[in-house]
Amino acid sequence: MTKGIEQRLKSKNINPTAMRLLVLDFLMQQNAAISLTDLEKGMGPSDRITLYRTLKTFEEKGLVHHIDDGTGTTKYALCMEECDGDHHQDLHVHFYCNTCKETFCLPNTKIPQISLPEKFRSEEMNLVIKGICDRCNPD
Amino acid sequence: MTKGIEQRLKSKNINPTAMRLLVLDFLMQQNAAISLTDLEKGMGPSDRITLYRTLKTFEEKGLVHHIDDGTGTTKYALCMEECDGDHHQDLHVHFYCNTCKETFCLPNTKIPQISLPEKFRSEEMNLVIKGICDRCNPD
DNA sequence: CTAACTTTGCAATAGCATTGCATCGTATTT
DNA sequence: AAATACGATGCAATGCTATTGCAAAGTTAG
Repeated sequence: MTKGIEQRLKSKNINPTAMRLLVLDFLMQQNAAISLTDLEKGMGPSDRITLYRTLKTFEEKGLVHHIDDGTGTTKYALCMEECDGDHHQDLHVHFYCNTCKETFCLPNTKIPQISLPEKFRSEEMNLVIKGICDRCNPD
Repeated sequence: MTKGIEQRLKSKNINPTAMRLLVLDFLMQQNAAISLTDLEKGMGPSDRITLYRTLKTFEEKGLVHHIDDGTGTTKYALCMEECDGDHHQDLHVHFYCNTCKETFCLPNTKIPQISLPEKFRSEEMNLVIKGICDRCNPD
């Protein structure tokens, strides 16, 4: 069971410690992006700072990416497989639901090409759409 | 001189106090979005909280909009004329320069239409592009 | 002139992000 | 197997931004 998780850590060059296995396992169970506080509450008693650093390590190694959804608290979510640490494939759109207050990745919704004014050069893009998510939409 | 500024406040239903005239005047001199701390430093000795509330009032009345550029600190910039407080016309793109660390509005660069997955409904969008701005681009 | 309301300033708080340092565990070397 | 080196963890402490409560000052209306 934990084999797959361990493999996933190793494939990203992350030492598979007990803590990290637990955190990754927890992350894989989420269908929304979570904050550090969510993680802290969701996992048994554990140190907030360690969790913080665990997420940071995961991010450096390309296992998770962080999302600034405009709420003021950073959210984290697992990356697609293609991420390699240096260049996150975070060109997908993020969605914040005004009703349930959850933040989701929309991995299949890409940010379209945008033509910038003269001499501006794009390196990263971050698009957050706010609205009603599929679960909260009564239609 | 201050006539125009005063008019601009009145047209948005904001009482033109001395403080507010100064803040608006300062904002009009900026070509980049500024943080509360920038405003505090840029203006003479003044109370941070008052400035904070001034910006908040301006925002409620549709005179400025805030930008979450991903740096963690909120930036503020003047709105286009069309804003009416309820619905900000903030469908333009914001640009954060990785070199000079400034945040700009790109009022003529609109966010393109994005087709969301089934049952997702969009209400607001926030697109921040990071890269090199025209001034910092050596080309 | 007084009362009502708005604006301002000070104090205080809360929450998140972040770093320093000590401890502990594991892996490596001898 | 013992000593050592390195990475991971946990605790303490700090900084910064955003935000609210309350009292003082200023402004407007009656």
